[in-house]
Amino acid sequence: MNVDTIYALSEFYKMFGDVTRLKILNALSDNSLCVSEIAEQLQMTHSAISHQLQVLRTQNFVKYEKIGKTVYYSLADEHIQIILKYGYEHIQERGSI
Amino acid sequence: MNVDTIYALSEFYKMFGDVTRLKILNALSDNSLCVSEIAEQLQMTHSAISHQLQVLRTQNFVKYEKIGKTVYYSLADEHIQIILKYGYEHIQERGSI
DNA sequence: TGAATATATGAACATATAATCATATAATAT
DNA sequence: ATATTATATGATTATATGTTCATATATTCA
Repeated sequence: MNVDTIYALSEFYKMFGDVTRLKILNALSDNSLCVSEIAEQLQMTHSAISHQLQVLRTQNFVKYEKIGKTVYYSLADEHIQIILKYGYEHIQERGSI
Repeated sequence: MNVDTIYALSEFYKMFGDVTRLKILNALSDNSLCVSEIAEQLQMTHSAISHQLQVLRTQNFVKYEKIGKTVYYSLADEHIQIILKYGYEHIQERGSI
């Protein structure tokens, strides 16, 4: 693996390495949701959610569609869910909880 | 997913979210290596490597065996490699590089 | 048009994290 | 026993990251 790949990989995995982002990804794994819905679900400010959604957009973890004044976010592709599921299984097996 | 799981998952993925740790994991994917070998391979101080190995130990990413005064580290299990490989493929497909 | 609503974003602040430096521990060799 | 080598670790420092606060933008509605 070359250096650029390593850097890209670390940026990629970093997305999963924050509780707020994981909660967002988890919330989006079922439905697409707008910023307000996510904020309410996570009990956090719109601003905090919006900032994290921007981070997730930068890494192409989420896609979005603007309808009127609300923006609906959803997971960019099934890889995200697969990786989440894999990590989840790993945690379960380990009994790290 | 409950809150504890989310926290454990974020801690788990955090391990992959740092360039130094990724390099260490990558280096260990072939062989087991001692601290000095890793340090030399990554061109970093023993101390920095040792600190990161401790972090990786905490999350059970690596196992180690002490022979004489040298400590040989290796990946704890094949999950680590699988997740690394999966992320790598994701990056490649995306053409994020 | 002006007010209200939804989201985005820049700056500031607080916290977390990684590397360094100094030192400690442990094993070996002289 | 003392010196050397390999690793570990605590404290400090520098940087990165996440949240908040204030404000901007965009869309809808009265």
